[in-house]
Parts: sequence; structure tokens; C-alpha cells
Amino acid sequence: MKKINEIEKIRHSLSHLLAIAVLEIFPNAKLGIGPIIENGFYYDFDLSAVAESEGGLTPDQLPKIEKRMRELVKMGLLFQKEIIDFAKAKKTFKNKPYKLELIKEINKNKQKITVYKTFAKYQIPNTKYQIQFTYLCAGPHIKSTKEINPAAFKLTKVAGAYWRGDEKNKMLTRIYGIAFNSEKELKEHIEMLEEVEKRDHRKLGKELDLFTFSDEVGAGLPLWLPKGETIRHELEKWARETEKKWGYQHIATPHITKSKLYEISGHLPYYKDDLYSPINIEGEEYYLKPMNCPHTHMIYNARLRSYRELPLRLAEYGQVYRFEKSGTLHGLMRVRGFCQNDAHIYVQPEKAVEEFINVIKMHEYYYKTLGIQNWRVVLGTRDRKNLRKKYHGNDAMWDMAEKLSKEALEKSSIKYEIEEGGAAHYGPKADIYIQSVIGKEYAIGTDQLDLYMPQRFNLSYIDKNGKETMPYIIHRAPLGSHERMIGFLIEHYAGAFPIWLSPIQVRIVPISEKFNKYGIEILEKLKQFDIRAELDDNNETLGKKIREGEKQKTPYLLILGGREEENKTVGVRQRGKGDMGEMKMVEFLEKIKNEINNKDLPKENNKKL
RNA sequence: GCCGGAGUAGCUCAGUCGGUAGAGCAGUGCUUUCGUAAAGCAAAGGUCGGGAGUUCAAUUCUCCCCUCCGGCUCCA
Repeated sequence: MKKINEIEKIRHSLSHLLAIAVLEIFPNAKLGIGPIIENGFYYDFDLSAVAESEGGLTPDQLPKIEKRMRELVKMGLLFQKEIIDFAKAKKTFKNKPYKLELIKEINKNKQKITVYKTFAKYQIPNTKYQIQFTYLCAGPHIKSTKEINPAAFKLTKVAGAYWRGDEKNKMLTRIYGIAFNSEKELKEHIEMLEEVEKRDHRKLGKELDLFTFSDEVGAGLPLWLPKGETIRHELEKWARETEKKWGYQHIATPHITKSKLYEISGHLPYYKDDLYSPINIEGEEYYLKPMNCPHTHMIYNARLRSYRELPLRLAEYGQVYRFEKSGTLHGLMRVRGFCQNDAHIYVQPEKAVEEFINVIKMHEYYYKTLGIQNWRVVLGTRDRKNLRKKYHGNDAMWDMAEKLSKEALEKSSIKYEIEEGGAAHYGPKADIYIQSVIGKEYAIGTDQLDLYMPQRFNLSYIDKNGKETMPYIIHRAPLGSHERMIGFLIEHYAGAFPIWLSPIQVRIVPISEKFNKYGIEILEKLKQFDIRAELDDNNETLGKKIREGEKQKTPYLLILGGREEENKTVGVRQRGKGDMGEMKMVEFLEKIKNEINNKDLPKENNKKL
């Protein structure tokens, strides 16, 4: 069992004070649970018995509750542990339905029932009351609320949460709080959250004109603006080049398919809820594709395959559509229409491990180039204790798939964790999580070794001995989707992209309109060298133009005035670094071309906060 | 999908306890012609997210819908 440290005890105890404060306002509220979480705590309340006239719980009541909690802290409430038997517990919590449910479960599991009494040692001044509450709680707690720094915690939000995390259960009202040892730490944490907010890809996407959404087009369907499309294009170009070098071939498949394809794959009817409703044409149902695999399998099956072609690596930047629940949509990170960096590798069983290792190596290369230092792999396996109908295929197939996946991960000497029950319905999957410099983590792609779909699609190849054999399939998407990857990179770089990905690489800034002509000359030169440049010929002061250029996070501003025109030079100003002085145009071109070709990472914004 | 909050000019936001709205920035025009993060002036810009209802009158009140935000659940 994980050791509970002091601050966690404090956080946990604060959750109890939160419960006391809420019960004072709403005596009819029923308590759910109140555990600690990263940086803080929460408590769940069922407010359904609270009279309408009391108005329910709204976020604007948080300061009031927080104030009461501080008063409770200062009273020096004590926590006292007690172990009680089932009968007594049932009696104590007879009007507390959620606690009663937990007690029955604890009893069933033959565990000890512990309660904590929170009480004031003395009469509360100016009242005739003495506070005393008894909670069902595993603990541990601090001894007295005197240990809590009243200035180092804060209630942060009100949210709905299902009882025991199951959407079939009733929804309770959850209050979240954060708590630290000192006011300074609390302040730092809040500042960190503000920095996270500044880097939010939705905010930067608007400021930098990268993408937008439209009510008329629909939720979760991003529209890429010219600058965002440039990033997309550059990323894709690089991925395609890389794939070519690594022996991949590219294919293209339609966005729709007859339902027959998903009957074969087994996705219908199990995943129908996640598909856009079918289009009915001439009595035939067509679906928008939610994944590219079945289409690719059709390409594999287009003719007889020989072992000489294998591993056959078919890659596609494939657009897919999934009808994600409305409440789950989030900027570019969770959308309904997106373009996957997909590929399916058809491989001889004996070469599957080697091929899987190559795929992992490709991940390493990609993340290194993008400056993503922290990433991890989680291998989702079948939950052996809970083999419901969720999984296709037989035990032998699963054992083999899991064994080979583990073998490949171990041979790549990559750190990975195993998550039992995390498998796809047709096989184990290695999910890749990447972490940005500010610590936000996203699932970016999955690599899967699939022994099941070859059966369903009746895939085969003729082996060395002229015998028909079934290949294995590796599904892989190291860059995930354009949408999620670019959303991630916006936050990772805080909008200051490496120059090779920057929508505008150079902005030409004449110091007055007199030098616009020289600006055009420089612009033409840059365009000849395939550099994405623009001319700021606005009638504005130099200071204003520089401000604009910096705000747009353009890697280089070229300042042009009389000096430069006369010397045939450019005044170089580098993003985040300021004035670098005059340079000959050839010198600048060489410098920038190098940085682009080397895919240099930005140095100025790549710091952890 | 569920719980809660929100939607006013391109952006950020103010305002109307029911009498059809305002600022800053951006954009446009003019003046200025500038040396490394915000020059000045002027005009313009809105079915107050959409629909229905109540009312003499709705951006404001009620209901439904859409979208966004924070969570929960989900994520082949």
C-alpha cells in the first residue's frame, strides 16, 4: 500500500472539513466519498434531497464554504479513529445511503470498518454547539486541524460526477479543492495553471490563426486556416518522407464504405453508437469510416500476395469520422473528424517482433525530432479475471499476441507498463502517451499486433514452400492524428514552432514605407529559396510592427531601413532573442536554410515552468 | 450522453432590475515616414447564439434547441 505523506493527510482532512461546511448549509445533503487527488481533494454530495428553495450548489458559493472551512481549521478540530463492528456501523449510518452501501461492501470483503470522529474539544465560542461528526473513512488523518495552513488551500470548482464512477448511477455534485503546505506553494501552483492556460492550443489557435470551428459545420469538425494547414502539410510531408525511407508505401482510400466491410471486421453492430449514421443510397447503407484498417485490408486482398512482398507496409494519412459524445469534445484534442498518421504492416509471423521493434524505433525518431522528451508506452492486455464477451478470438491467439508484444517492447529496451483490461477487442495494444514541457500528457497513438483481423478478412500470402499462410498485422500511428498532434505541439512549443514547422518563417519589416520597395526585393529572394515569408507593409511605427511580429511568434524578423538598403543587408531579429545585427542576405539564407533542413528546435520557449 | 456555468462587434470585455446597446484592440480612410514590443485623427462596424412563448414592447422574463467552458463517463 502506498504510504500517505503529511500533505496528503492534510488534503484528506480538508475534504472532511468541506463536508462539514456543506452540511451546515445543506443539512439534507447526503455524503458520497471525499478522497485525495493530485494537489488536492474533492468531496461528492447528493443534493437531491435539498429543497428547491435552497437553490442548490453553485460555484459562487465556494468562497463562502471556503471561509467556513478556514474557521473550522482555526477551531482546532480533532480527528479520532475508531474501529466499529458491522451492526454498529449499520446503525450509525442508517440514514446515509452511500456510506451504507460502502459498509456492506467492506463487510462482505471481511475488512475492518473504520470511522473517524471529527470534533471540537471545547464548546465553540459564542454558540451553544459543539461540532461532532462521524465519518466512515479509511483514513489516515492529521491529529488536529491546527496542522493545516489556512492560507494554503482553495476550493476550485463544482462539477458533476457519477456515484462510483459509473454512468448508470446517480450523478452527484463534486467540489474540488487544492491544498499545499505553504501559501507560496499554492500561489506557485495557481501561477502554473495560468501558464497552462496561456499555452492552451484553443487560445493560441485563435491568436495565431491556425484553425477554427463553425456552428454551421458542426461540433468537433475543425476547419484548418492557411497557417494551420501549413503546419499540417509540413508535418505530413516529413512523415511521408520518413515512411518512404523506412520502406513504407502510401495508399489512399475513400472516406465511406458499404456496411458490409464493418460486418466483416466485426465493428457492426458493437460500435454502431460511435459511427455517424449511415447514408442510404439505392437501398445500400454506407458509413463514414471510423478507422482505416478495413479499407487497407481490402487493398492487401486485392490480389494474391507472396512472402517476397512482406513485410508489406501500407501507410495512409487517412481521414476518419467518429461520433464522439458531445461532452467529450475538446478543441483539437478530441474531435469527430480527424486525419490519422496510419499504417498497416502485413508481416510473416516469424518477423513480427522484429517489425514491431522497428515501429518503436520510428516513434523514438519522431519524438526526438519534435523535442518530445517524455513519452511512455502502456501495453493494454486482456483482463483475464473478467473475460466477458468484450474480446474476440481464442486464448491461444491472445497468448501469442501478448507474448510477442511484450517480447518486442522488451527487446526495444523501452520502459513500458502493463494495463490489464486495456486491450482492444481484437488484440493487445501499446498506447503511446506523450508529455509536453508543461507536463500535460496525451495519448497520441497506438501500436497493435493483430492476429485476429487476418482471420476475419481471410488474409493470406504464399510462403517459401508455396503454402498459403496467414500474416500478422501491425497497426501503427506514431504521430496519432494531425489534429491531436498539432494541438499538442501548439502547447508544447507555446505557439513558437520550430522554424521548419512555422507557418511564416520570416517577416520582413521595413522601418517606414520608404523601404517597402527594398522589402519586396528581399521577399522575392526568400520566395526563390522556398522560405515562407511575408512583408509587413502596414503604415505603422517600427515598434508596432515588431510587436506584431513577436506576437505572431515569427522565428525571424528582417528589419529594413536606409542602412540595410545601402549595404544590401538585412537587420536580423530572432524570436525571443531580439536584435542580432546586420547580415548579408546570402549569410542569412544559409543560416535559415540550415536551421530548416536540420529541423532545429526552438530553444527559447522549451522550458519547464 | 450526464451535472454545473456561459454565449453582447473579428478579438477581449462592459451594460440593460423589459423601452432594440458601449469601450479597448484589430480592420478601413487620412495625417505622419519612423531604427528594435502599442504614433495621431476620423468614419465604420451588432437581428445581443437560434427558435417559440409571455408582454403595448424581449438582448433582458419563460421554454426548447445549438455551440463553447469546467468536470464525470466514454475513447475500436
